[in-house]
Amino acid sequence: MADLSAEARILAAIRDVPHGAVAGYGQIARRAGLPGRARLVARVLAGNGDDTLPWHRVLRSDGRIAFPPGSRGHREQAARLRAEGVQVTAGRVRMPPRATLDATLWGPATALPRAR
DNA sequence: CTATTGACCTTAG
DNA sequence: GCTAAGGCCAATA
Repeated sequence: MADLSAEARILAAIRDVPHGAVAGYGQIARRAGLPGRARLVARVLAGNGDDTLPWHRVLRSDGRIAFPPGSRGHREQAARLRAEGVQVTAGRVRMPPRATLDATLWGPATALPRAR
């Protein structure tokens, strides 16, 4: 499986995000087997071009939208998230109280069983 | 080769 | 709660 390029693994990780859930760039990167490559994830999304890819479920570590407020991508992402049942307020996603969040997000009600 | 930039992250004030 | 600074990695000029 290591033959797949980083981009392919990142896309796969994003596609693995369940409906109504959100994930952070750093977390996606880690899940893709690329710790510390959060920026690479952003770069891939910037040039994705795949509509079947739930890129709108990828947010920053603060649960905030990566796009600047008022921007087109920002509004679109917020709208898409709301359409999936995710509460978005002031450009940020309603997230449960937790530590750095990066290890928490995901599942709207239950956390995925996974190794740290 | 060095410098700049980017849908980032973390720690500190 | 928000702002500022440092760090990290990859692509591009």
